[in-house]
Amino acid sequence: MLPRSAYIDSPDVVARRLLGKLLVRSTESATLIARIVETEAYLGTDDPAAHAFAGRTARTEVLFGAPGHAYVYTIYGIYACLNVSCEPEGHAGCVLIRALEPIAGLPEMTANRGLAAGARPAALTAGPGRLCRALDITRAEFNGIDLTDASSTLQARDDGFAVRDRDLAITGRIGVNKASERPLRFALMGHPCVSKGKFHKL
DNA sequence: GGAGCGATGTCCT
DNA sequence: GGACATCGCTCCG
Repeated sequence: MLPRSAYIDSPDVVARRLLGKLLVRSTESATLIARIVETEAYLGTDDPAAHAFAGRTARTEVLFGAPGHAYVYTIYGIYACLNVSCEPEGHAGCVLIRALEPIAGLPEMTANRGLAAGARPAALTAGPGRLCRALDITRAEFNGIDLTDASSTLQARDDGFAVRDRDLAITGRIGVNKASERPLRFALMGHPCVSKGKFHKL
């Protein structure tokens, strides 16, 4: 289990730290496991691209709370996106989970995505909307849950997977209109589940 | 393979 | 009323 202390740092630090860690989603019938391979940092009230930029509202309340909690929101009316709150309580930084590598429970993820059996694993969880569908993460059920709680049906764990510095890639944010030039998107270089783009070596 | 576009909930002005 | 941290389908090459 990743302890709460792992989330207390600034979003860019936590975004790098989360690469290579596991997301564990427990359902009634299966345990779905996937490794985090792409993240994006949002810097809170100082970041024009962040939801928290507009201030503390009912919607962004989770972001201002204790670190290590899930912030799930709906985008374009259809898709859910999963973030993890970081920084000390009262500060609104967060990290968006952009892509995962499926490790266990691939049949369930494939079914959740509505894909045919045998679909490419890289297609299951590459993209923030896709990975929420694959892991059955909804705003109604998961917004505000504690990822460090052993009883949570969504947890973050460290299985000892080592990420070398030379495997880290960094680039500007995508899908964002404001402050997109900031180098706040992190990924494992060359990983098949990471969308292609102009990543630089860190 | 890549560009264009529609679907559609929730929040804020 | 408009914007939005997306995706998958279409059409065109």
